[in-house]
Amino acid sequence: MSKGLPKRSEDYSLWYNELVKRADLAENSAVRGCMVIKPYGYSIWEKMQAELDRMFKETGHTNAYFPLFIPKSFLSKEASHVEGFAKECAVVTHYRLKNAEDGSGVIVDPEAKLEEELIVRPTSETVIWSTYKNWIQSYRDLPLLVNQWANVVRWEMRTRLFLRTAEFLWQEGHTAHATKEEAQAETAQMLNIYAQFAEEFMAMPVVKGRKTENERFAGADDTLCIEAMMQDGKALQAGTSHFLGQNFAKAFDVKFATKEGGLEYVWGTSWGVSTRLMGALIMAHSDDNGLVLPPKLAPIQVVIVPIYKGDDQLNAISEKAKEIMVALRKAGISVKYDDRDTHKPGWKFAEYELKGVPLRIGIGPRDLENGTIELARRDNLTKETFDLSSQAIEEKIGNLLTEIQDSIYKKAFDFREEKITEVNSWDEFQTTLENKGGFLSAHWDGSSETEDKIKELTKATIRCIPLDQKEESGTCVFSGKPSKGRVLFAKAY
RNA sequence: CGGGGUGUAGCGUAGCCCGGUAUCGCGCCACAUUUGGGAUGUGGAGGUCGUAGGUUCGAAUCCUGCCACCCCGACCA
Repeated sequence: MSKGLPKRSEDYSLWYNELVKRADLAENSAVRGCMVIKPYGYSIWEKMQAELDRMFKETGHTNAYFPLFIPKSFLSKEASHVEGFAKECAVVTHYRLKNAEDGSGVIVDPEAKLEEELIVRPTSETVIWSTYKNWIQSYRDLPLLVNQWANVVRWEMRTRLFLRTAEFLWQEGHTAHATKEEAQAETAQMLNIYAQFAEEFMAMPVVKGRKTENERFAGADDTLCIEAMMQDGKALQAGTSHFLGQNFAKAFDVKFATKEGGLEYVWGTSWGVSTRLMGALIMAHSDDNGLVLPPKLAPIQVVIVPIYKGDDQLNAISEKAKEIMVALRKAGISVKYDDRDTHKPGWKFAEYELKGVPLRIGIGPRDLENGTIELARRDNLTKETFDLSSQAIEEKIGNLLTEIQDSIYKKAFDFREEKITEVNSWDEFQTTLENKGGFLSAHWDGSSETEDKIKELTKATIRCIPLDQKEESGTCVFSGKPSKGRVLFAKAY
């Protein structure tokens, strides 16, 4: 393994691919398009899950689990939904294998063809709504607020670790409500939770917005999203929340008796974030030395590396290190003491930098003498000597972790702000997209035709109509037709 | 799925045009000296050259099929 990582400035996607592999986050598997999420990568995902799960439960949702397989007939019940997913579904056609007669191995038993083929879920609206039909009879059964953590399969042509894989992990919330307003409020609430999670935990600023008709989820009346800006100037959709109207209720005949004695279709929402967030996290903060993790999601927040000659020194240092470790753990900070003597300190420094551990404590003989430790920050690569008698260690480290969390958010925020450009002419649109990238805030006439045409010409799409869009009359950057406000265009992942 | 490229030890590669059983670096193992930013030396282990056929006395090398991966398009969270 060569030492350095490729440079972002030279080959961004190579940098990303190498970083994912070298930081032990994930690797390609024996199965095309599917990845193995390695223990270190998975522990970051677990931290994300834990926070999101807590937030879902705090807002009244409970977890459940629905089947991986969906009868083919279910998928076709909602017309636009099936159209949206048909091209990327894996299909189970048989249920048995047998030994080949020529001894060449196992073959699919042609006798064991399924009556009705099963689709490996690309998303679960259909199975879930077919179940909700039985769960919902009265307004008293509403709202129904369910989430599931699951894997889904979308047979993608081109895959990239975390960003787009044939199988990925996600959570999908599926709720049912008595009124349109309540379902819309739920859609907005969950979007806000995603935005809060992204900003507070991932330290990644996002734009909250609404998808255009072209980009909307198949089967939804309205799709809200959070969009993030990556370091190469491309946008990444980090989460979506859909208002499903009564589309699935009608498709699966889910009605409820109202308080007034009427019978009405329920209103639905669905919302999800996936392991794609891992890709967003990596691309939002990391640098040419490796991963940079926000303390709130780092599996290891602090690593202690001893610098020593001989067992006597190591023993003395270990004693100090363990003392510090106990104090930090008591304060809820996750610490690893790396006293392996199979690797030298310099090697460990580079290794933990690659893996994005936010803080490193170095303790050597000089420190023991002086009652100090060396503190090195991953985010800005600065070091300081800390006098242990000046302040409680857990307080010092706690403050530093908070500061790092804030600091990487601010850095990402400033970067994102710098990458939003208001453009007012087609010429400016093209030049900016070409030379600077990022979000282009531009007037749009509201038509799908214009959106398609712009995509065809520049590969940029409308990432969203920001929820905080200012009313401002102008003319469409492409067609010159009147427009009521600016939308965000960008090239996207 | 279209166009281009690649596949040789755990990883990265040379060799392929011009056929003769495989090069180098990292990593791994042992020992010694080292340890405040990826240590050094000496010795050692490890390869059905993606896979299945074909041509040939002989194939990593030439030919054909298949598979996987990468880049560029169409599709997508």
